[in-house]
Amino acid sequence: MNLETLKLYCDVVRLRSFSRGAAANSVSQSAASQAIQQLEAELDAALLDRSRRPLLATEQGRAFDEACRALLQGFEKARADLAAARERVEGTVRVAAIYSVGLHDMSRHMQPFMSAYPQARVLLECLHPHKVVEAVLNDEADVGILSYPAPTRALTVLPLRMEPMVLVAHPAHRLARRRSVAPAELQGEKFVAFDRDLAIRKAIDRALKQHDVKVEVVMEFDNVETIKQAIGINAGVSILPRPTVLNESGMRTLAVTPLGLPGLVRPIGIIRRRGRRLTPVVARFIEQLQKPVDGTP
Amino acid sequence: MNLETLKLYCDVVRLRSFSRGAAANSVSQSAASQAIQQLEAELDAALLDRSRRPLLATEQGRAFDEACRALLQGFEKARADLAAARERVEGTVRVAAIYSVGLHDMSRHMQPFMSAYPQARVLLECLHPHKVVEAVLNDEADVGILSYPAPTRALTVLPLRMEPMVLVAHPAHRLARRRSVAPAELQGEKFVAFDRDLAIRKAIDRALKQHDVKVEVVMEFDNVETIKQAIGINAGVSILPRPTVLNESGMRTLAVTPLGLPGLVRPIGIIRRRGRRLTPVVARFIEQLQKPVDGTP
DNA sequence: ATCATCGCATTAGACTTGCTAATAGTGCTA
DNA sequence: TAGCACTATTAGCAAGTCTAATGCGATGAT
Repeated sequence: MNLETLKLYCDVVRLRSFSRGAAANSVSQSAASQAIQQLEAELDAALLDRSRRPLLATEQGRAFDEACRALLQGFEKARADLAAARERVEGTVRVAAIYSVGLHDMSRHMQPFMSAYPQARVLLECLHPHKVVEAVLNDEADVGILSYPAPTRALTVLPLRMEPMVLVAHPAHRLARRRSVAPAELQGEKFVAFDRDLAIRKAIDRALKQHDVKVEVVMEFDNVETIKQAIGINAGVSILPRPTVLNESGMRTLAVTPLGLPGLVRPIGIIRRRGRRLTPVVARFIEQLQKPVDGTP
Repeated sequence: MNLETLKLYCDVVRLRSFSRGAAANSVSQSAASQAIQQLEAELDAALLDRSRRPLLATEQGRAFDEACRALLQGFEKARADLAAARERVEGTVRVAAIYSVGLHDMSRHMQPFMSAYPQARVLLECLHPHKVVEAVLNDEADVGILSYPAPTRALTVLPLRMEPMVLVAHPAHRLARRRSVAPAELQGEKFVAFDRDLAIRKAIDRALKQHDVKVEVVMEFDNVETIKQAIGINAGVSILPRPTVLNESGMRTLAVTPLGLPGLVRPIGIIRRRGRRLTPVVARFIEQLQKPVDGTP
């Protein structure tokens, strides 16, 4: 039972002729005759009264004709919706990023991207690191941006940049005026740390341990913003990626000091589902992310 | 684009598996795979995400799936309506009859028919003779019943019976008490006649002329009932088919007398569209009409 | 990390379907 | 009643569709 046959039937009824209906569907009169005989056989119904000229649909035939028109219209609508959806999705990039990258960095990339590709649509969602991975795995995001990206069977990683880590303290803190601070000077310092299950916490702990430095962890948070607030009330110092405190550094609301730990960096990377073909728009977006941006040396 | 493929697609989406979808449609997994690849190619859309197990419909795929379900449901409804209509029509006989037969005769046939076939439906319409022919030609009636039926290219005739014609007069008329009347006795009589374009009028005129009888036509009508009313006010006498005056004869409201005109009869017949196959119910109905009925010798 | 397993894609060949062209049959009209 | 216009039928051919066998990739357990 195919839709072309139904369309043919509707045309034959509408045009009151096999010949004209066949012509309207670019097939021979014979094909039309056979197709509709088969249709009638499958439905076990006499749809057309051929004993009168011009031919006429029977009562059942008229009812079926109306139903067919509705059906064909519905199918065309579905097809059109599909085409519309394709256009929309092709021009869309869904980005999942961790808070600290999304808030500070993405806006700088998005502006030139949007002006370069005005027809494109970027959906940016800021999530916890674990949720970023999940979003990419579940195909809710085309790309994910996060720190300490790890490739797995299902995910590929494109390294984006290394963010140097710096000491962040309240402007009134004793280490605030220093041009640089050695790791050993943090010994016994009150420290606002990341949650223990985050990769950045493990990296910082490892670096401090290498220099035999022990700090006094007074608070633990899962994101940069809250840590900065804690430092703002002088609850302790912390070690954070420099780009995340650029604003506060410029406004002198927080003191930022280089640390003698050259190996301590936060790697930022892009993750994507393995084996996913890149749509053009997603490819351009990734290119944009890999360009250096003014103000981020 | 055929409906089986759409159903297959819906099943694959529903069961989240090509193999199970194929099984549900009694085809091989290979056929399912090929059919849906072709479907995607025709629609130029990625409906399924095969890179994850179990497979999942894409966003577009889900939308199309819903549309397909609606479509398939609509088609099944149309098919069901068709089957229902067939059942209903198969049990229906549409009868068009002239007044004089329909009113007096049909009810006697319909009662035994209805009790023999309780599931059948009889639609009786009483019309002018010309309209009866028209109704059968236009497929508005399955059978037509009328007098002086004439076969044409489009119509076949089944003779039903011959109705003897009798003299009908007001009970007070001078010929009312007679046991029989000879044609010659009608010479110069006031006469209530049928319209000139009716076959029965021509038959009566011909019979009278054969016996060199001339009557004085005082009124002309196109149906028996009106003629009987005219006789009822003693406007004149008339010659009518005996069955049409059975009631009045019994009730003595009109006087009915045999005429010495054995050749003067009104033939009643059934007409049908030539080449129309008989549905069982129509065949049974015609059989019923051909049976003699009590009270109609 | 590696391998076994499950499930989809692909291929080739048999089969079925659907089409065209030619011809026969039928309703309509002058 | 003859001719015309249209549909049904038939045979042969091209194309599509199916199955069985095999290849390939994802998933999960050891």
